[in-house]
Amino acid sequence: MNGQESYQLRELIRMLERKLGMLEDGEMACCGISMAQCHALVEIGRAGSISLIDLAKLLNLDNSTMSRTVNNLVNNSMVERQLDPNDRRYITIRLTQGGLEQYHSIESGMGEYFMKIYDAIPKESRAQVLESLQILLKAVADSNCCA
Amino acid sequence: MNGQESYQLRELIRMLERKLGMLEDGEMACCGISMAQCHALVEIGRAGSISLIDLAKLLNLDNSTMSRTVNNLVNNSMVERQLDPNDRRYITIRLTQGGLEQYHSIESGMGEYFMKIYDAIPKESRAQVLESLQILLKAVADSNCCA
DNA sequence: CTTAATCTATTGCATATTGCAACTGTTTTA
DNA sequence: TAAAACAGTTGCAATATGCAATAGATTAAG
Repeated sequence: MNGQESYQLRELIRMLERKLGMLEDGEMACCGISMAQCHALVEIGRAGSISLIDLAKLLNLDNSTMSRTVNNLVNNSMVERQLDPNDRRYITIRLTQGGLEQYHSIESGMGEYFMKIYDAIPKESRAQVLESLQILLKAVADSNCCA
Repeated sequence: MNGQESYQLRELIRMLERKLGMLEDGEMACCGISMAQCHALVEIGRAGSISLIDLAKLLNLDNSTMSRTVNNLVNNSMVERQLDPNDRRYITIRLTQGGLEQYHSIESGMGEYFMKIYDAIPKESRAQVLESLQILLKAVADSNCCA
């Protein structure tokens, strides 16, 4: 019934994904660290401190994979592990000074980039675009799960 | 100047990416073939036939990576390589019967999924959302390249 | 209170993906 | 006709990934 228009929706999202994917590999490509590490770095930075398991959930990765990625970040002196004194099963992952700087640099790079995109949207359309994304996001969330 | 709102844009896109990413790993996860293969399969299906280099450009991958992915698809009997008789440097990549079926199944699965999303958008907002995506896409494209 | 169950995190293993650089064979150009 | 350019493939090394098994810590059960 809505085949025509939903196809259009699909294509638009597809192209958007592709364009934004380019971004990942290109411009923003994380100064010396891998993409996996970069994603982790940002999440750790945003969280302030976080356990391995929560980080893995956040990034949708296996715990073992996450553990190794954190290892790499530790080797790059970007983050440090601490034992959680309250429950010694947990570790607390936190950015080092260097990691913090890297994190800020990524955030500000991303910020600039999205500022540029935002400025490229005609003034009179900006509110509409933001609202639409919210609507779309909700629609995706609502139809996300379970057949 | 637009820091506030562009940040909102960034967060919305971020969440959208995440939600759609889940989709990739979840529901639609390509019946037995890898994500890389799935993307390639769809592009080949859409193109009808295509050379390796064009396919690599389309998917933003290194030629060698593309070559190997095509290899995998060939091993899975999804696509076949032919020498281009006009210029024997080129190969022509084409879906096999099985590949075609897989392709149709993916397309229809995706179609259904996006239909569901589309239906979840309030009727009176649908046109706006589509239009907004176009605007956003253009903005991304315009600010994509070169500082 | 002590054993069993549960939980976080890490490691061994096996496999897959990726890009660069070197190479083969083909076509175009000088 | 020799050299340059091009499409595609392969060797290589780095990285990522998930599953299963394990160690150590905490909680629940008997």
